[in-house]
Amino acid sequence: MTLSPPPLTDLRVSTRVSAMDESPRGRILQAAARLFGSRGFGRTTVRELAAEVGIQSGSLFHHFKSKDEILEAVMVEVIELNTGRMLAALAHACDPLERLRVLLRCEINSITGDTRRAMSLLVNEWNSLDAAAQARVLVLRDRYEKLFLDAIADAANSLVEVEPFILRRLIYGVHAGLRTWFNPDGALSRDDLVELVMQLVSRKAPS
Amino acid sequence: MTLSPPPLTDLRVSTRVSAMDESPRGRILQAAARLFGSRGFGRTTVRELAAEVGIQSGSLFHHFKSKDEILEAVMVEVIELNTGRMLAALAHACDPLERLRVLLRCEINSITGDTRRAMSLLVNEWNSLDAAAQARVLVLRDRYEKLFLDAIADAANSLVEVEPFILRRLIYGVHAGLRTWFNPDGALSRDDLVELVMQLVSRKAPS
Amino acid sequence: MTLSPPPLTDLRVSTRVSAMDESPRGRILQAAARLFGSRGFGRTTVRELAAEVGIQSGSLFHHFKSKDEILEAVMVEVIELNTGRMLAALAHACDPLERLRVLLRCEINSITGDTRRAMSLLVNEWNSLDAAAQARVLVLRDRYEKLFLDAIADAANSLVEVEPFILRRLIYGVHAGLRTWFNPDGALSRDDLVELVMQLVSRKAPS
Amino acid sequence: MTLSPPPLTDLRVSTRVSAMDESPRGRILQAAARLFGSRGFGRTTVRELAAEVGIQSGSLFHHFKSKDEILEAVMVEVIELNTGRMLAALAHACDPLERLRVLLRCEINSITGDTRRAMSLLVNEWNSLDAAAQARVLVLRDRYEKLFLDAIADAANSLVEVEPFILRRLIYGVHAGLRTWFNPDGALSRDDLVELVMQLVSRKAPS
DNA sequence: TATGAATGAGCGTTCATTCAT
DNA sequence: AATGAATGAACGCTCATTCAT
Repeated sequence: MTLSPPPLTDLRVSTRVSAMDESPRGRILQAAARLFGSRGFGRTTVRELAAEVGIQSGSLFHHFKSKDEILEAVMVEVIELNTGRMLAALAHACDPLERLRVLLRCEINSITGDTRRAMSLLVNEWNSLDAAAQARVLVLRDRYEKLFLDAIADAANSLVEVEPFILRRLIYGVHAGLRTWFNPDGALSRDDLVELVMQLVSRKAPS
Repeated sequence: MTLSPPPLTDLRVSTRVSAMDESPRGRILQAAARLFGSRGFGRTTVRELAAEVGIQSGSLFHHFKSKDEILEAVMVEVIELNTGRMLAALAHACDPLERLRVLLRCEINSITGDTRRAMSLLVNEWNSLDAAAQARVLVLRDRYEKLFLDAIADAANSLVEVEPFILRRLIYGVHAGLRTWFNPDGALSRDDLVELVMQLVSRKAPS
Repeated sequence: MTLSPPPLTDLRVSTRVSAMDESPRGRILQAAARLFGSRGFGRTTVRELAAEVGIQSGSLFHHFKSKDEILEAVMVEVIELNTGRMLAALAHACDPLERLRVLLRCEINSITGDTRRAMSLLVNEWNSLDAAAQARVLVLRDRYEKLFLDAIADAANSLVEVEPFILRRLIYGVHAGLRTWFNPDGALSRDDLVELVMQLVSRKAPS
Repeated sequence: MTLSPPPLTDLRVSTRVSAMDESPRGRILQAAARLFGSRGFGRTTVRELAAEVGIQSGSLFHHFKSKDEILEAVMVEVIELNTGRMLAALAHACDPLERLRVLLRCEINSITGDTRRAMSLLVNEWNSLDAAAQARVLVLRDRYEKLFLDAIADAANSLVEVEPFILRRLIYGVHAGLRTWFNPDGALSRDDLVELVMQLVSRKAPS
């Protein structure tokens, strides 16, 4: 691991970050992540969303064609942001286990950190998306998931013996569950959590 | 292990089963679990629910005061049913690891089996409940969770070193995640899954 | 012209009349004909329509699935009512010219009389109907128009020499125009009008 | 009929033509006639209209105070254009029947030709105009109608015996109806139609 | 002139709930 | 218990119009 190349991925990250910036569109997406994530998509009215942004409800529809489109956009932004962050973090990791660790850290951060509300939408409000939108978002999710599947496959020798797909689902279950109980100010830090999950999925020494 | 005494817990189970029986109330709860679980609470109308039962929407309100109350009742029933099943299953297990294994099997069955839709409501529609109802259901959930916490504490020597509360949350995350991908007709059986989770949470042999 | 048979058609007429009776549905249709006809379909709100009936706007939707469906129902009712009236009137007319005269009288009555507002919708609001509804109503209009086309064909020898289809369109244009200027209390009676139109379309004596 | 004097009426025509020219205002009026005529006034949005012109919706309001004013302007333009055309055509006709024939030809052309959509607005969207605008347009319509009334009065001896006002309404009904069925590429030409209407309104030879 | 974001009143429609029968 | 018509508040969304730039 000599000179890492000027990371293109960083550019992508900053691009994606700007999509939820202080522009009207960005402020709507931020408010939407906040409200959809806490109240739920169906229980958030466009009037509440507009009020949170500080505009009238009708004005939302200059920026998005429908409430559904706002949900889709939040999902797209958060996947792309976090995919970008994972790619950026992977650029500095070579060892297979280290690469997996990096991904765990990124996902735990994304689920318990600044993007936690938007990330939870991907699970909780998946059914609020119509089939066409699901298909579009799925393309991005697959790209995101592939990073995990590849890292798991590369580290397979060191991990519990089970198909990468299944191991990934187990890990994701653990991570997704964090949302409801993990307290970043508690005794267990995010890094502790990363190591704990690494320990769970590591191959047990032969007894 | 032939003659086990007629277990008290079985009575509880049969009591709870009868609560979703062929009475009007029971048929409403079954339909509600089916519809709320597949469409979501907010996207299910009382008319749809009534149609599923074969009555008029107004008639629902002779059995329940509100749509919310139906959701709460489904949650109560499914927790009590599955708590009962766990108690019944524990009656035949003595070894700490075996007791944990029994609970894992019960929970995996409940999440991927006949009560899967009602179980998913506990996660997905928790926010559809008002604070008072949440408090009431929480009492029952705590009783359910205590079975796990006690079993984990009893088996602590054999398990990965982490507080029981946290280990329980990790296990629950894995289980809850099953709902979205586990296929009972696939290569991985429910029993395989039990053993896999047992393996994940088992203490690593000292290396 | 002996004994005309007991006219079945009269039964049909009374059936159709009852469709715009004092039932909730009938009162909605009457109010819709009145409001859609005077303000236009697009400029009539469901709240105005409901207020005219004396109910809340939401209650309209127990009787009709949509505002569009109300428009379609008005059109269907008025065509069926007037087709029934024409059939009933034809039952007493044998002479070809007399049969045509009967139809003219019926149509002039329908356009300037009690059904005048609903009849005008068939022209003015045709485009407010979606394609499927247009197709359904068109079946009924064709049945109505066929009465005219047949009568014109039967009387062709006595009429101006032009295809029945075209002559019918000319007559209909004259009739449809009445809506905007004909005053039943004016110097020209409806019967005068019938004779005037008969005169227009009669074959000119060879010069 | 070679050297006709430079007719004053031609100037008026060209004046009116230029009002729907390639200026922004003219292009808006042309687009409005097209869209209001095909979709209806109420179903055409100012955004659609602006898009048709190639500007933003807000920009329309630099040229017209309101959407209503655009409708009124289209009506004014089309009446003045067609009044001008009739005056121009009358300049070459002396015989009373020929003068009537000329007017029929003009009106049939206007209703089935290039101004057909704008002409239809005068009927279909009359109620979209408020009372003040109706009064203003009515002044122009009266001038237009007077050409017909005078021609009918002058030819009264040759026509069916009925008040000019009523005969004019009958003729107008026939003409207005053309919009929905006349096909200029069909077997019946516009000139055939003129002769047919002339025949309808001609006095029957005494029998 | 032209833009385009914003407005805000109003639209058709939905739906949990009520209640006279 | 059951019905089903009615309620009425709220919903997502539309759109003519305004106005700072």
